[in-house]
Amino acid sequence: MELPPPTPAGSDSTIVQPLCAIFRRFLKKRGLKFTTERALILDTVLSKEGVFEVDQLLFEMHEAGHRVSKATIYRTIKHLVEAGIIQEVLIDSRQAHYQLIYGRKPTDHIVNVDNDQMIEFYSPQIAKLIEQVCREHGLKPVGHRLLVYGTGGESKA
Amino acid sequence: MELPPPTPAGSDSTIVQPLCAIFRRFLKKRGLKFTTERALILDTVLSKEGVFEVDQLLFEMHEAGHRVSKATIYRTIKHLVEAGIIQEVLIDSRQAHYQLIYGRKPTDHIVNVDNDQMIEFYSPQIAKLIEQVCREHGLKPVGHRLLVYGTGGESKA
DNA sequence: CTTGCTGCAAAAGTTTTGCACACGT
DNA sequence: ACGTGTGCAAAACTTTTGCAGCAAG
Repeated sequence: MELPPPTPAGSDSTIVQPLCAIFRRFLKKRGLKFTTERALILDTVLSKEGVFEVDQLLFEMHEAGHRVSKATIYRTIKHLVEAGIIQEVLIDSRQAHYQLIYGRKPTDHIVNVDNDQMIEFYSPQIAKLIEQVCREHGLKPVGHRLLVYGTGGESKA
Repeated sequence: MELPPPTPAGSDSTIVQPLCAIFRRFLKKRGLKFTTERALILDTVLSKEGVFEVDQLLFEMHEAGHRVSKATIYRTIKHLVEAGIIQEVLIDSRQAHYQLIYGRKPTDHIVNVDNDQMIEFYSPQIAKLIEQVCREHGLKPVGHRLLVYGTGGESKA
């Protein structure tokens, strides 16, 4: 599945500093270390608007001449999720996909099944209904994943 | 992730015959064959209310003394999806999950993150809004996957 | 210095594929 | 008979893990 990020803004450098600090604080609180590799991975994650995969991070970092191992990326990704900086997105079951969530509105996705392009959207109305349904079933809503499949539209691929 | 199917009805034998015929017709239309193994796999799928994994099918069939290989199950699953009889459900990214959809209302899921129990639900209102959003983005809606995470409730695990 | 981190390579887990033989139509 | 399916084992692929050396606090 191709994942061209149709996200609005470019790399928002105003968020880089805070997130770096936030991640550092998170690590310190757990007695973990803020290493060069972790900083590089966070940088790369921030440069990727939209959804990304571990593969892509690895590739981009190697392109940029940064020697970071797959294992370290996987290990760091877990911490970034724990820290609430990124989130797993369920897109297909053969590979994990992630997206930046810190400082962003929760995002859902529409996939154009004709060309696998993804569109991000956010509907407070849908979110509200989802939370309501969850409560009706006796649970406190803590999040959701929504993927909509669509077809047609202008053939823009 | 544990997947105890909280689906209402028991194995609805009234649907078994039609589905068998439907699958057979689907295969014939494509020049494919309706083999013993495919019939057995369909039977097993129909016996599983709620979400299931390939592992489970394999295990159950072997329990029942049916000698079917993993490879055949994977190959048949693909045809069942193509035939519109089952559907992939996005639950986690390490294993594919499927559910029967033929003759059933589209189903979404709530996961209790405390005990991994799953609740099925269907909200026409949410479905309608989702379709609307899709159209607003210029695409014709053809389906969606929704997974809601909830916590708390009665500790019933 | 102490403790956690990295890279490597091997392991683990799911899904796919090549091939020789078997079966449905 | 023909063309497709099956089982097996190996391959492909993503993710995890063990370990020896390294680096951050």
